[in-house]
Amino acid sequence: MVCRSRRHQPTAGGLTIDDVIKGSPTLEAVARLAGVSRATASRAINGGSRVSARAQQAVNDAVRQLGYTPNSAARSLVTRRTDSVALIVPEPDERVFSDPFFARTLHVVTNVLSERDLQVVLLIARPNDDKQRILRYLHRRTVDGAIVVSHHRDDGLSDEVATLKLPSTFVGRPWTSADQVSWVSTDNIDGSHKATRLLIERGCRRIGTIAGPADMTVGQDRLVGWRRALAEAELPDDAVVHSDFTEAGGIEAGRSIMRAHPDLDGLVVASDLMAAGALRALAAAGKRVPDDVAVTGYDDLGISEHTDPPLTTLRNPITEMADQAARLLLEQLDGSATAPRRVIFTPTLVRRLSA
Amino acid sequence: MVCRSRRHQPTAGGLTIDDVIKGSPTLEAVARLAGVSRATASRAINGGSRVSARAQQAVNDAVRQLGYTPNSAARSLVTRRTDSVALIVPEPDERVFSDPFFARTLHVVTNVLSERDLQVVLLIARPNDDKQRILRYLHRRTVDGAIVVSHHRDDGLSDEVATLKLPSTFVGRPWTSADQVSWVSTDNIDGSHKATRLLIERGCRRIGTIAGPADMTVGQDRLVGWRRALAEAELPDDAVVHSDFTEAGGIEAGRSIMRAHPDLDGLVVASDLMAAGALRALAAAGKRVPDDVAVTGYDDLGISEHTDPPLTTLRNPITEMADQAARLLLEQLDGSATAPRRVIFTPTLVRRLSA
DNA sequence: CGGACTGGTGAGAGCGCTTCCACTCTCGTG
DNA sequence: CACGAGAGTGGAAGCGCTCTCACCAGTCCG
Repeated sequence: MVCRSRRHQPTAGGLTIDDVIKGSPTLEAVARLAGVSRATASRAINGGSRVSARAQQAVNDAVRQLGYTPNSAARSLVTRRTDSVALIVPEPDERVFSDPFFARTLHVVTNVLSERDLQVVLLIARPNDDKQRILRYLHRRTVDGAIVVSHHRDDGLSDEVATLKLPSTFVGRPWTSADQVSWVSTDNIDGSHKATRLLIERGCRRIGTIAGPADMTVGQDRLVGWRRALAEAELPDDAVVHSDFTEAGGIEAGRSIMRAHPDLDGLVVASDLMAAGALRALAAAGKRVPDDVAVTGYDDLGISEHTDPPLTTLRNPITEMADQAARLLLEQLDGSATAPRRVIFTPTLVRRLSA
Repeated sequence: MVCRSRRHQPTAGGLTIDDVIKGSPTLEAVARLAGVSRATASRAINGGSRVSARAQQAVNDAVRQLGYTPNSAARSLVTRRTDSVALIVPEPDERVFSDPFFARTLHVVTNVLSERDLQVVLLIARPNDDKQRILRYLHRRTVDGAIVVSHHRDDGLSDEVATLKLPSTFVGRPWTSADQVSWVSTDNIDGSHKATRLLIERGCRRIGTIAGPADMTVGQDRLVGWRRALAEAELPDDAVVHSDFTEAGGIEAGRSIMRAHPDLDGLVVASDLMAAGALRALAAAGKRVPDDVAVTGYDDLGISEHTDPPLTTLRNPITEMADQAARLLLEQLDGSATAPRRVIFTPTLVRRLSA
């Protein structure tokens, strides 16, 4: 009883035993120490509109003195915001960590979002095992929004996000619900078309491709661009091998495509990492690049300069894409976005020695 | 009033207009649909002790029918748990994504923790900018615990974690508070000592080292091991260059150490990635490895087999370390850990061609 | 000098959940 | 047959926060 009455006495600066014992200080403690109400303390802490200079100062001091940090669960419960967003990467983690694309994207996204004090949570989901776990995670609304990178046909993400009406941006065109969610992408058909055209103009007549996974739109679109250019030149388009965007996959694919089509004189590869692998396979098979086989990569993220020979490739404006993706998400979080938007960038051809 | 009375009527299966309008269903709605109290519904959902089979079934059905997912903020507020833990990497993100060590660690940690339905949140903190942000994050207790990888001298993490009494494990010996937090590590002094001994036994007499960052215990310890072996053999230990565990850093360091000490016949490098860089620098300088200069790496995470020549290196049991780190954290979360624990693994020498 | 504002404030009502506690029924036992 | 044990249940009290609303000065205008 004594304790109880003491506790509620609003003596400015009067801290009770309770405050000292308790783990982290609450808003209540701050308010009491500052000699104001909880409401005023809350206002002062959250960007003080309608708070007198005196009260503001008192609260600031109390916060500092107690080392107060708001309890985020309590805050989220009422604001229905968590101030964190997920960067979802539905890929096995080996790939995430070997492909510089993800590093760059994470970097840029984190930078843009941290301007608004949003915490980026990286969720790496192995495609099959974790599908349900990720969907549950989103459903629970542990994050205010999501940026999905490297989305696959059956991961269910675009539909889930669309039905949940969760603010989100996809990097790369989603398979489904494409007109209900925002996304950024590059014109992969165009890029691949450019690469193939280059080989044709160079004189190649037997051009194969190492394509990306068939369950990703990037994979599909780059394949379409290659097909289209060959069709326009009335060249055969039967030399296709799908791989997984890794260097190891590229070696394997390079080996198998050369075995199946030994007469190839051009090779359009859907990523630099795979192209680096393919170059190794070609070297091992005794083929000179570009003299025997001309090769193009895709992405231009550093590796392409260090291969032997350096890769002719298509530069995707990854930085701009990631930046745009983050901003599209911000728009939605702000509520300023009216309808889903899409932004499509154009890749540019970078000529080096491989073609 | 009508609405209100209807709302509280415990008619099994009776949903009110409110339920339909509201976004996500609450426990209240589940309870009403199941014809039980909120308390019973909660018990049923959380692993039903003291719940009749009938009630359990009714709640299960209601959950399914409504697509109910508990609101995590509300739950955390009362349980004081968030069911998520942070993997903190105080490194610029370029490094995180180029070093396979992190990929492996993340992979293992995620696997172990997901057995317990813990969500792993990856926090990459650029050392200087984000120091405060990370500390604030931990302070707010947005996570139940943390695993800190690649901790630096001045990042404040070990002290913060110790004073917050936040369950945590460090991978690599922390600089301060080392007896107040749990950590796993390998015996880096021993490993580096072994590498240096090997070179000495091989006949090298002028052995330099490319050391890791001086503000990391790994960097320091591996340097100490090298020094110790040289001292034992009464050889000079003045050829030291510090670098940053990246390949680019290794090239630069290799170049500069050879310039300063052209007579070097052995080089102990504190990581495979740096060693790969050093090999390039040596090749560029016209030195043959191992004939002119014998080289050792450290870590053995894949790259070491693909360098030219393949690296003799020390294998750290990364998988076991990460596994152990996760389990030490689990112990603390369970409350079964009494005192901070440390686990130290022994590195093993892997001989390839570079030494 | 009354009325309409306006800046500043605190009381209090929740947000959706878990959990303590008190209560009601069974049973099995002395 | 009374009684205690134990299983199953619901009422209600919070967790720590935000935010509406009512209120109380002052200030300004007609």
